[in-house]
Amino acid sequence: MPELPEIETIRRSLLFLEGKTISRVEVLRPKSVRELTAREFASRLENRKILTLERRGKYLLWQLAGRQTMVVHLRMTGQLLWYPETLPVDKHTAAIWSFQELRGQLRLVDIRTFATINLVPQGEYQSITGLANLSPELLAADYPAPKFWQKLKRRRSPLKSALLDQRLFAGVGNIYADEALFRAKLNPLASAAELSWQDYLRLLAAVRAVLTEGIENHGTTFRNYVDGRGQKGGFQNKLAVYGRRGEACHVCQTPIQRIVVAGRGTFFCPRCQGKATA
DNA sequence: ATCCCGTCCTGGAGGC
DNA sequence: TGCCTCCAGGACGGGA
Repeated sequence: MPELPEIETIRRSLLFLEGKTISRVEVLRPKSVRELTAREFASRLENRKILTLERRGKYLLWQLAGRQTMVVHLRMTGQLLWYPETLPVDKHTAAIWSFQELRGQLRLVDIRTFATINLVPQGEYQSITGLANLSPELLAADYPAPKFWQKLKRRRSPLKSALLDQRLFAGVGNIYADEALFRAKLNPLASAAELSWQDYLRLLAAVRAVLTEGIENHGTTFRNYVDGRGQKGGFQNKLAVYGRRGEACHVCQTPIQRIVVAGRGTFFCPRCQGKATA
């Protein structure tokens, strides 16, 4: 499940495509391309130069010549991978991009087929609801913390649910949400509405810390995540709670618990993070 | 405005 | 060994 650190790692691993010109696009799974037909998508991309590869939350934004943006979201199992063109095409491949200057191909491979691709005029993201409503970048120095504390306080849902809301915490997903709550010593079921300014600052610092460390460790490979060159991440070895049900908390040795919050598996230390009361 | 739930989808795990 | 069921979950849309 790629989250912000994994998407950022993929972005960095594919920066060599900046300045290259797309020569050919093959869409093997038309449903992955939103708004446009496969044919129209391909024809609009062919002979178009990639200027920059950017990231917003969990979205990859390919800024193209002619003020066009190709927006890719990998959802659960999507992989953007650079392959030798001679390698047989995996049956889960949704799209293939070839380039004028390079041997090899960029392929979107996606077992569960949730990944999406949009091609829109630069800056016109209204049709991509999630991107249009995304919070500012959490790692940006000017993230408006007081404004988002106010937003958080209007919610009656548990903290864990709020952390997964991309309108509040762009790029946070299930793994980093649990890790951040552990570091901030906050219970996943605690009410977002009752979070003090001090608690919120501690949570924000913890979110930023886990995202930054996730990037430094090239992401978390829990299932099938790899970067654009096929490299696995390293942060799975540093997880404090996620996936550690029944194992000892690194701080107090209490067994880590797993509960379900907002339909998501949620791991926490019942001692370090307080009692799990609804 | 917020919240909860169903939906999309396939592979892997666990049960018998 | 093999079949069946269940689960994983990011984000969106609909209904409360």
